[in-house]
Formats: sequence, structure tokens, C-alpha cells
Amino acid sequence: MLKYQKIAEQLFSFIKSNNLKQGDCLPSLNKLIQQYGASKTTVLKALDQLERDGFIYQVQGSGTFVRNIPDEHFINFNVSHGWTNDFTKTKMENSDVTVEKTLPTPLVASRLQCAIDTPVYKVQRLKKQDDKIFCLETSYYNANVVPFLNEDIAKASIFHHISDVYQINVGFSDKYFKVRRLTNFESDKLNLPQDSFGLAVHETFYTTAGDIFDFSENVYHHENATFYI
Amino acid sequence: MLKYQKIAEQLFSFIKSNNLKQGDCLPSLNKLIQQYGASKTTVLKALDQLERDGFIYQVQGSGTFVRNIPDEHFINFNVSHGWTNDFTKTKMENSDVTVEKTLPTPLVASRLQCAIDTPVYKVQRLKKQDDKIFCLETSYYNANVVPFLNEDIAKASIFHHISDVYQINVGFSDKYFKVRRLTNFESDKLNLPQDSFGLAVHETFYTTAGDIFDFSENVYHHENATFYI
DNA sequence: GTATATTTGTTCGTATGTATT
DNA sequence: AAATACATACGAACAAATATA
Repeated sequence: MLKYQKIAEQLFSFIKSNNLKQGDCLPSLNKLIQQYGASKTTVLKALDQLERDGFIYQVQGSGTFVRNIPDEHFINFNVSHGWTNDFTKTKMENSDVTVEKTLPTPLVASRLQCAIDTPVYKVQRLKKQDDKIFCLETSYYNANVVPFLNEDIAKASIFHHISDVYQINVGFSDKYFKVRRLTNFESDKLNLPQDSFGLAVHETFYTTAGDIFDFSENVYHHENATFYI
Repeated sequence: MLKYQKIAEQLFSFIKSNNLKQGDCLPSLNKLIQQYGASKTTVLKALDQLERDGFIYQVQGSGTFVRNIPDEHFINFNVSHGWTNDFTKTKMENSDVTVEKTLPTPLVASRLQCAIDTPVYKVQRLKKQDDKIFCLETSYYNANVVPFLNEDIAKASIFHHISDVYQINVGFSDKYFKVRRLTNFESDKLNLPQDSFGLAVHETFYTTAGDIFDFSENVYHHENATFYI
């Protein structure tokens, strides 16, 4: 692990273990430089990462301070994979898992930016948190990039699997969302009355090298799924 | 304007004016260093900002590439003030503006982290985009931080006003959201049937110095409001 | 397939600027 | 007015990943 990442992790642990609250002050840059035996550049990079992640904020001439810890009943909308609020990891369980090797619809092919005769894995999963139905996920993996998937892999974590086995690492994603009425199939799966509404999220995932490997649509249970950013 | 900001702006303009698409390559670091007469650190800082904003991605050993331009019908969920997708600025108009100096409810006081006898401005605005109703905003400003507001200011831009007049600059915000049924008042304002659903967003705004000055609830029209991140 | 060049990523050190205390 | 603390910018060296010959 890199030096600035290690510093960022230790500072984060410091905040958690000392139970620091919004507005509490962190040690000054110079103290952190001494404390970690690092250069200013390196400590600043660690602080910048923590700031991007929403844990701290820096005020010129004043100091570095802790931000609010997000309410634990809400889920970080930025990490749709991993499902953690970074403070208390919430266990997300997959059920009703189906995996099918098939050909993409025109919409899916356009989102995966592949030809319509490119084989894709269609994966559907019902995600539950503490036995509460959280969302229905329908995702499509380009089989030319992700050579193999099955129910066992999908029941655990697809992203971890393809990272471990194929060294395919998630880089970034395009993410669109809106509120819409559920289809009968969706309301059935989510155990909601017909004509219920939910949050529908379309997300296209790219590898760190910029290649598309996954397009997903998640439909969230409007009562059980609440988010923060 | 700072050097790295200027470089970031010019690179962004370069992408737009040359109509670059997803995957297109930007000049290498060394070329940018020569081109802008800046150090590696400074150019990197500009690139990091553009990467954070979702415009580019960097691949070690390979190069720097352009990301997808977001669909123009979707709005950047991260900038609830300003209302721009950074490529085509969409005009957002305020109507049905009311401003009232009052005392906070317990919920509002807790969100503003102020006493219940602290005066606050309650501002309500209906936001329209091309005459389509976009959302109903109800916001509360701590009057000890923002000394004065009226309908004229609220009809234009409150954030611009308090930045210009009081040097109060927005630093960051805590943002929570979920899908819920609208109240009768809300569905009436949004011109939707009763019992419609919408996206409800609670956002607490902090100044760059870390002081809370605004708590807002936005309720979005589920047909007219679509987002990206 | 391998060596080499290219390109981004990390880390160090230093100087100067700017805002707050 | 002075001290403190973060912000910007420069330069240099080395590391790591990728592209190319």
C-alpha cells in the first residue's frame, strides 16, 4: 500500500476511534508531517483524498476539521458496489440470483458499446439488507471482457471476483437516475403493490483502463432504500 | 485566477471546442507542461480536478482520456445550486417565491444546529425548466449568518447574493434523499395527482469555513427531473 | 517475447502566497 | 503586528504501468 493511502487510512481510524465529531480539529499539517515522517506533498495528498471522500474539510489559515458522520440508516449512493457507508459496513445479501448467457437487446448493446452479436451475461439479483428487500439489480456483462460468470459467483460479489481472477478493476461509471413507476415484475420482486414507484438507476461501469464491462439497472424499494452523498 | 484553475478551464474548453468524445486522448503530461509553461505538479493538479469533476480519466503508462459527455436532458445531481450540466447550461427559473422571517421547527433547528429561538428565513420556490415544473424547494437560512433576504433576491440566486454581499461561500453539504409520497400541498404545487411519488432531498449547506447557513428540502417532479452523477 | 521508450504515479524538498488566529 | 496554518507552485528523482519497436 502506498504511503499516502496508509496515512489516509490511519487518519480515518484516528477519527473513528477517538469518536471525533463535526467541527473537531485534526493535528496541523506540520504535526502530521512529523508524526508520519512524510513530506508535505504526501500528507496533503492523504488529506485531499479524505476531503474528496467527505470525511474532512480544510480551511486555509485555520485548520483541518472533521465532517458529519452520515446517518447509519442511509447508504452511500456513490458506492453501489461494496455497499458500505464507510463507518458501519452494512451486510447486503443477494437472493433470487439468475445468470444467463445471452445476446444484448439494442439498448444494452448501446450502453455496453458492443455489437448486437457480442455475448453477454445477464445477471439478476434481489438485494436484501437485514432481510429487508433493498433493490432489484439487472446487469449485463460483456463476455468478451468478463469470460465467465455463474450463480455462485453472482451470489457473492462479481466485482471482487473479476478483480481477483481477471485483474479487471473498476475505474469509474456513468450514472443516470430518476423516479418511475415499477413494472409488474419489479413490484412483484420487491414485494410492493402494483403501480408503486421506485428509484431507477442506470449505471455503465468502466475499468481503470476505460473499457466498458458492465451495464446495470437497479430499481430501489422506496421504503427500504435511503441514500446519502 | 490560479494557474492550475486556468489550465483546467483551458483543457475543458479544448475538449468542448474540439468536440472530443469518450476515449479520445489528451496531450501527454510533458506536452502540457511545455504548452502551459507550468510545472508537473501544477498540470497534475489541473488534471486531478478535471478527473474529480468526471470529465477525464488518467491511465498510468498510457495517457489521459476524455469521458462521456452526460446526456443533456439530465441534470448534475451534485450541483443542486447553479443548475448546470457543465456543458449546456440549463436555465432554471424560480416562481411562486415566498420569503418569511420566522422561528425554526425542532427539525429545522436541529438541521441548522441552532437554538429554537434563532431567527431564520423560510424561503419557498417552485423551480421551472423551460416552463416545465422541476421541483419545489423549501429552504431555511440562519438569519444570524445571512442577515437579510427578500423575494427579489430569492427570485434570482440566493447563493450568488450571499457570496457577493456577505462573502459567504458554499463549501460542502450533507445530502440525504429517498423516494416518498408527496403531501397534498406538494402534489398541488408540482401539478401532479394526489398520492404521486417524488424524490425528496434533504441538504444541509456549510460555508467554506464549516458553518451551517442553509437547510433545504427539495421535492422533485418524477417526470421532469432526471439526474446524473 | 523481449528490451526500450513513453507516460502516468508517488515522494521528496523548498519557496512563496494567503487566510485566519 | 506577528505567528500559525493551509494553498500554490517549482524542480527533481524514482517507481510502475503501458505502448512500441
